[in-house]
Amino acid sequence: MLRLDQAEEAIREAVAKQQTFVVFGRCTVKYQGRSASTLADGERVLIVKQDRSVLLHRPFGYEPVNWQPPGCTIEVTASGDHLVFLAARARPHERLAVDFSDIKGVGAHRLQDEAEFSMHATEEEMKRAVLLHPQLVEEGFRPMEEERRAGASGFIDVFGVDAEGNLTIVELKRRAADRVDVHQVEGYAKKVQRELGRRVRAVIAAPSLKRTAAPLMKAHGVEFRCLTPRRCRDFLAKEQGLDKFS
Amino acid sequence: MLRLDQAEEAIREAVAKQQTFVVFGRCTVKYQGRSASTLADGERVLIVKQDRSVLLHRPFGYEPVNWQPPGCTIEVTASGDHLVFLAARARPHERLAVDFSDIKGVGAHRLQDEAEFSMHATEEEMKRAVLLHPQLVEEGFRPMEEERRAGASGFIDVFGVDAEGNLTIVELKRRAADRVDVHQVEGYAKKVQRELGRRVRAVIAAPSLKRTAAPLMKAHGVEFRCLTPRRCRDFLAKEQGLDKFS
DNA sequence: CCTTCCGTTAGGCTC
DNA sequence: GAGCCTAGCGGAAGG
Repeated sequence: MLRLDQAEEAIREAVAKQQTFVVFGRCTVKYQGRSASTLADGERVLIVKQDRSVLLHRPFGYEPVNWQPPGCTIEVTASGDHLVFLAARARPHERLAVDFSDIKGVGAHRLQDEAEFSMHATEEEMKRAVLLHPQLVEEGFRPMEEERRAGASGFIDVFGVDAEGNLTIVELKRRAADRVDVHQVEGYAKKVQRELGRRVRAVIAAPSLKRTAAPLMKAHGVEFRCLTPRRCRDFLAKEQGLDKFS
Repeated sequence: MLRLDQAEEAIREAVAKQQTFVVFGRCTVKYQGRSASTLADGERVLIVKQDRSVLLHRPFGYEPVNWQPPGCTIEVTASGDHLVFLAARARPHERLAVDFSDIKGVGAHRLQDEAEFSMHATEEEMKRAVLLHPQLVEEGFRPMEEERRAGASGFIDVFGVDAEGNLTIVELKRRAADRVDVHQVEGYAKKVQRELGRRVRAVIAAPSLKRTAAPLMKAHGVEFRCLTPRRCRDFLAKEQGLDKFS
């Protein structure tokens, strides 16, 4: 438990120094902007980052109950025995007000973090793997371009030629393929077929197929190849191993 | 700056007491599960909630760089001059490891928060408003069912009859309607038309129309009505005002 | 359990 | 800047 004037001082200092800070306290919350919300009295954690993004977290749940994206304007006002924290931005016009009646603790630190974040086992990595090791799709497959625009919207993941010389479109998914994916790749295939006047094979390469997608694939002549992010990663690791000796 | 053994003690106590706690510190991070990621050395905030959801935040950006949903298993291990925080869950199998080399601060509090959160100006509220005040769509409009399944996927927001007795489908959007929305409502209209063998009007009620959606609406005979969440809210407020006297 | 859709989606990319 | 797509999307509702 902190005296409100001490908390106010700590928060003002953290804002001035552009530190990342958290406030544990009892509050009510109002938000108005693209939508609008109210939150009655309760104890939460407020987090403010160095880029002035704001998060208000309840003591449960993955998601913040209220927030403000980076770059908002912050204002702190003491009014009697309350401390009001205001985060606003202009476009779109949004306003988040946290009204503290009691503050349990404040922690503030200037954080240094220039490190690179790298995500693996993404669709992007699967694509890299297939381009370097086309046999992951099937023996004799040869990719032609990394990506090919398929009409107004959407891109083809991998476009190439199979062992028999057929044009082949490959759609990669890191998770089980569903009906939407089937429609998508079928649409691409149709478009390219019209453009080039040749038959085009459509292949979905994914770890599995959702139950409801299987009949649709059959109906539209779309083919399925089992390919997991894990297998792609293993092939890429092999590649890196070879790089060491090159 | 905190001695690691003190930090360890504080964290263990917070975990044991099921408090909500934050850790400011220098760390590296690894995640493996549905996807996989690594994050090199830098200073961040770790947040652990009472339901054992875990968030790791960098000092910038709205989103956590890594996380774990509620209910994961937490383990803390001291190894030499490092403190390793581990959050794992079984299904799907996911593992998040935060390896602290330095801890700047720990804050922990048991938070009490049973308050109700209420969100306004949602699509749901617009629907309520239209059902109670159909003139928001147009004079003489009469809704028939709140929702109607439109084939295998998708629901019609409001289905009714206009002043001339025409079947009318209304699609509500709380934000500017785009081309996807036009395709969606047009698909619903076609389906119902086929089913009932009668012409069906398709209407999108939204605050505005994206530039690229306008020609598409004209082409497919979909109509536009300007309707804002704000206006809906005003009508609902009027309703509540009347309720006071009933 | 699976499937579907909404979100103050956020974030990234292209035009 | 507007439009478009993806996500470890999360969350809710329905079957």
